[in-house]
Amino acid sequence: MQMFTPDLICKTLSDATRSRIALLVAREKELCVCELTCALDEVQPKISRHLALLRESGVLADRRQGQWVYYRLHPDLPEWVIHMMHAMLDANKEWLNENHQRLCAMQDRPNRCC
Amino acid sequence: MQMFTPDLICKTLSDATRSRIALLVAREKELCVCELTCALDEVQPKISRHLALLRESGVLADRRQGQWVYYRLHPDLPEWVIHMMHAMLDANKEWLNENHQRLCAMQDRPNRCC
DNA sequence: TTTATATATATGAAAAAGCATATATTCATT
DNA sequence: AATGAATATATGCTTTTTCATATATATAAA
Repeated sequence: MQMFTPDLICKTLSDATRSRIALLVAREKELCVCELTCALDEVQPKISRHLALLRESGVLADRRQGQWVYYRLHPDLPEWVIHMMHAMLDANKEWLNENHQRLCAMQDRPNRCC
Repeated sequence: MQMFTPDLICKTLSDATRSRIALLVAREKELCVCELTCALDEVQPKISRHLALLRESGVLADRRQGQWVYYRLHPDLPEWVIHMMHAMLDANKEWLNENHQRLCAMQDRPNRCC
């Protein structure tokens, strides 16, 4: 897509699954699909579908490393969007808490060695 | 409603009509329905509908004064939402320009005398 | 072949637009 | 004051579009 207007950015984050994913990624810098699937406690195709939407909207960027695909905030994201996401993150730690806990408790997380 | 989670706030602003209204209101402090109808160059029932949604979601508050109904940012809005909206506003002046112009050019705007 | 991830398709639900109409307020007239 | 017209705003209702989920299947790497 690549049109970072307020309505489009908001639309991208207007679903709980997507906003949780985006904020977790903002917090952790980089997460793979299986980590997000675990953190959100959802089936993988559902996570994958929302990741595709976040990717297509330009909010997240992905890279494959071996069998894992890692997602991070897209480097071309405008400053105000990054700023907004961190403000959301800071103000909504509580809301993300369960997801963050599950992520921390996850066994056998892949080693990032890039 | 009154649940100010990231996804719900974003959903409220996920439509161009609504995000334009919200940002114009954030910029001008208070605007009535006819001013917004003019600024957005849309039919009144459409604006009214989106205003109802913004009101029900807790983003805007309204007050009637005579024949006009004025909308403003809701005083109970969490700090991070207000902050986010002003960040959006600052970064998207260009995007709002046409609406702002039309508002400024509007004839016979009601006098706020409260 | 197993693990990780993506995509295709179908389906149901929500949301947006458009149009007509209803309500509320003001103002002019009687 | 009562009546009526004009203005401002809100709300039903219908149609169309968009979105989220589920299920099944495909691809890619180890």
